[in-house]
Amino acid sequence: MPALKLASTRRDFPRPYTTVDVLIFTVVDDALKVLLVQRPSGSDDPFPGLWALPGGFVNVDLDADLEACARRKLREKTGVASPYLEQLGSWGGATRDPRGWSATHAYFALMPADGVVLAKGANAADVAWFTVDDALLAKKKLAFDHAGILRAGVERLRGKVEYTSLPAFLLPEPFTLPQLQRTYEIVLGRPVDKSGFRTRMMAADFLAEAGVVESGSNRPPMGYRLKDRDAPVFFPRTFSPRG
Amino acid sequence: MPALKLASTRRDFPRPYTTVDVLIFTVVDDALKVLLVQRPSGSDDPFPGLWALPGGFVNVDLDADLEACARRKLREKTGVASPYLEQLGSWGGATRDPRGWSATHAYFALMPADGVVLAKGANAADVAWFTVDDALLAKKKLAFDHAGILRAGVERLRGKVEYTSLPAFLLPEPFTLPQLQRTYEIVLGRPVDKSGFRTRMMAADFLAEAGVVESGSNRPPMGYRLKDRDAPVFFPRTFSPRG
DNA sequence: CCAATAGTGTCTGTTAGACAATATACA
DNA sequence: TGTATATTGTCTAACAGACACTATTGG
Repeated sequence: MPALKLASTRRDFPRPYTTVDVLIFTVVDDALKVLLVQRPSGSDDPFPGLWALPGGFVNVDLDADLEACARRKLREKTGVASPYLEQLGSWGGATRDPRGWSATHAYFALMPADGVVLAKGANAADVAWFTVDDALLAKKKLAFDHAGILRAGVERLRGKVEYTSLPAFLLPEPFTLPQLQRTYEIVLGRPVDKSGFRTRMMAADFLAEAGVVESGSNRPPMGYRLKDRDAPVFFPRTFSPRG
Repeated sequence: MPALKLASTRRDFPRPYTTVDVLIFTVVDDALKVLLVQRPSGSDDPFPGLWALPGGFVNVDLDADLEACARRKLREKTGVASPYLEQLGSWGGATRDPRGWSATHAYFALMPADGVVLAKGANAADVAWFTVDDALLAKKKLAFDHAGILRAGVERLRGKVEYTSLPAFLLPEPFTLPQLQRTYEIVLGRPVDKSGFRTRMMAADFLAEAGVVESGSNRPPMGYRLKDRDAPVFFPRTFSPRG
C-alpha cells in the first residue's frame, strides 16, 4: 500500500521554518504606537537594517506552546510580563522569507506605555515605538510581509474597539473615564459622545472604582481599575454614529 | 558578538512540524455537520483508528502558501474547488503530537452538501459527516487537540452567524429565503422571526433574484443567488432577541 | 373554499445619539 | 464668582421584535 507508506514517511519531508511575531501596541502622545525592532545590518540575515515586528524562531526547548513563545519574546523586548495577548492569525508561504518556506504565528499585545523598558543593545537590536499610521503609509518599508501583518492587526484592533473594552488595556491603572474615552477616540480616529460613552462603560460593568484622582484646577475625576485584567468585555452594540 | 552568531545560526535549530487542518462544515438533514476522517489503524501513525479533522503536513513543493495548502486538502477530501474559506487560528506546542513539537494552521470552510463527493478509500482513509453536537459532546474522542479546534470553530461560526451572511455559503444556489432562514436557525439553535429576518436580508443587499422556484402545493418562493460568492456581508446589528 | 407556505404591514417599547444642565474643584 | 473639567439628565427619531394580516399556489 504505497499511499500509506507515503503518509507515514511524510514527516521526513522538508519542514518549513516556524516563527512567532508580536504586534505590541500602546498609546503615547495621543497616538497609537507599535513596537518595531531594527534588523541587524551587515550580517547574513535577511532584510538587514529594515524595521520589523519583534519575533523570531520558535525554540523547541524553551517554548511549551505558541503563546508561551509569544510571551517570551514580549518579555525580552519590553520587560512586561503579562499584558493582554491575543492571537491574530498566521502567515505562511514559500516566498515571504528568502531563506525558505516559513510560517509565522502572529499575536497582538496591548499594554500601557509607562512600565515598558525597551531592551536596546546587547543581544537585542534597536527597538522603538512607531506611530502606526506612519508605519503603514509605506514611508517605512518593513521586513518580510510585516507590513501586511501590521495592517491586519490594526484593522482587527480598530474593528474590535467598536464593541469591546480593549482600549482599557492600553492604559495604566487607575485610569479615569475621560482618559478611557480619549483612548477610544485615538484608536478609532473619531470623536465619541461623552454621555453615551459613560452609559455604555457603566452598563458593561467591567470597571471597579479606585478612588478619585487628584488633578489640577478642576473637578477631580473618579479613578477605575479593571475587574478582570485577563479578558475584555463585549458590548451588545457598536459605537457607530447614526446610520 | 556571540548574540548575533546565535541569531544567525538559529535557523538550524530543530524545526517543529507544520500542518494544516480544515474544518469543513455543511448542513444536512436539518443539522450542522462537520467532515471528519478516520486515521489509519495498525500503522505507526499516532491516534490510529480515531477520527480527526482532515489535514496534514504542509508540502513545501506543492503548496505556495498556507491557504493553498488548505484548498488542496479540501479538494482532495470533497472534490469541491472553491468554497468559502477562512482562517480560524493556529495551535502549536510540544505535546499535541506525540511525534514532537508541531504547529497546525486551522481553516474553516462552508459548503453546500449537494456537490460533495466524499473521497473514501484509495489513498484517503474513511471520511464521513458528523453532527457537530455529537462530535463535541465527547462521545467521540478526536485525535490530537482536534476537539478543541472544532470547539473553537463552531464557536466562531455561531458567533459570526449573528451578524453576517455566512449561512448562505452552506446552501446550494438558488436558495429561497425560508431555506436561508432555516439554515440560520439550525446554526444558531434557536428560532428567528420571519419578518425581521427578511428585512435584514434585503437591507444587507447581498442577494440577487434568480426566478421563482416551483414547489409543492403552495405558493412558490423566490429563488436567490449571492451577488458575491467570495465574501460574506456584515450586518450592522446582532440577531439577539430582546434583552 | 381549504390547507399550506410565502411574503408584507403595523404597532410599540427600547435605546442610541445629540445636547443641555448640573457638580466640584481651585483661584 | 469665574473657569475648567467631570458627571448627569432629557428629549427624540429610529428601529428591532412581536405578531397579525394578505398573497399565491394546488387540491
